[in-house]
Amino acid sequence: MGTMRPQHELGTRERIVRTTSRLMQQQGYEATGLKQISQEAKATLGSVYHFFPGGKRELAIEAIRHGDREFAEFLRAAFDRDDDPAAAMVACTRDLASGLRESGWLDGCPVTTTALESAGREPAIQQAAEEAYENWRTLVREKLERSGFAADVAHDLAHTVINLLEGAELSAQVARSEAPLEIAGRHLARLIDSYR
Amino acid sequence: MGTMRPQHELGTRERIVRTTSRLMQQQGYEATGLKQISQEAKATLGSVYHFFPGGKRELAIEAIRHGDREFAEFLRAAFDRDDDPAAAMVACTRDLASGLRESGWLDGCPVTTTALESAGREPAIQQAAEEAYENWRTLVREKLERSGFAADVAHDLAHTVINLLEGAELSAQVARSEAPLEIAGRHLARLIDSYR
DNA sequence: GTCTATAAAGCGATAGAC
DNA sequence: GTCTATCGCTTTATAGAC
Repeated sequence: MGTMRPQHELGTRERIVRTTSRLMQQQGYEATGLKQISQEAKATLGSVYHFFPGGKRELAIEAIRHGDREFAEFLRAAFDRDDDPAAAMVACTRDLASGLRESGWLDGCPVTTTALESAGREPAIQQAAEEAYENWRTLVREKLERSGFAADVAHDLAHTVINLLEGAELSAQVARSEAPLEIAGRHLARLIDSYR
Repeated sequence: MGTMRPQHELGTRERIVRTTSRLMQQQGYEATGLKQISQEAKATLGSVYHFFPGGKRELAIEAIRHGDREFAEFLRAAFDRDDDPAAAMVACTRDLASGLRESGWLDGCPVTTTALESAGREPAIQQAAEEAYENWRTLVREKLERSGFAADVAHDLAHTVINLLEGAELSAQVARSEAPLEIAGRHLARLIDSYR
């Protein structure tokens, strides 16, 4: 579980990764400069290149992996709280919506913006993003299989669960409204229940 | 309908807008420079600022509106071909998937990358993106209402249709696979049919 | 590991001739 | 409307002292 120590008690490397993840979540890859990262992480530019000699590209990959672990933990927690996968989906969308609103509609998916900016142009970053999506789909698929759904049904539902969460969160962020996520939760529950 | 004249027969202004739309679709807002736009549009930098004195921001808004009209036309055509909205959704996802593959997985949604990069930082661009999503939802909602669905059901389904198309296209682009869109088409048809 | 200085290149934007 | 030159600034990345 995340220890959630205050940022100034973390090691320099971890502080840089978390700051990069948050900045790329809010601004994307291209708009986030190494200078801003070093300033907000309270590290020097020399330290950034000391820990990440591959520069901005290597840093983006680590940031995406951090976001991957973060959202995976969010999914695991939701699945642990709710035995029923359909009910867990409704809870997920509710929590995503309130988190988004509480951040001033700034903190969307920590992976998607960078993934889209990198598609077709930064293969290593794109691959890290694809691994994140694949990890999240696996968590959903396993939850559905534990609940008795057939393997092929669970496989397809896992795709649609993650993809609709992505699309609804993006839509909620741009519209500054919780409605798209609330609706997505109800529709996901209905779709899952239709396979029982 | 789109006249699809070759680009060199278009006026300078239209050539700049279409080039910007394509470049921001593939690379996003931040990675697309005015120099690259002017070169690929076969216009000079002076012409770009002549037609768009607001600079890059104004150009991005026009590019998003162009993508808005483009995808709206795609949806209208699909709805005209298929009387049944569920069948139209399957056709939509199939066409989106093949178009994405044929572009070498480069041409995703012409609005989304720029929308995410601008969220919370470029209000005018974000608003143009929200207007595009709203237009697309309206087209879906009206199609469903014409097919006999109740207003509130059609309203919610329109959100989920657009949001799942967005999420599945993004997922297909990052994974370089048609599967997410194919699955999305089947699930959207099933969800729509569940309200009959 | 941390820090400063700086190189090399690119950016958005502007000026002004034609 | 088109074109070129250039300003002022920022960017990624590196060098080298400490």
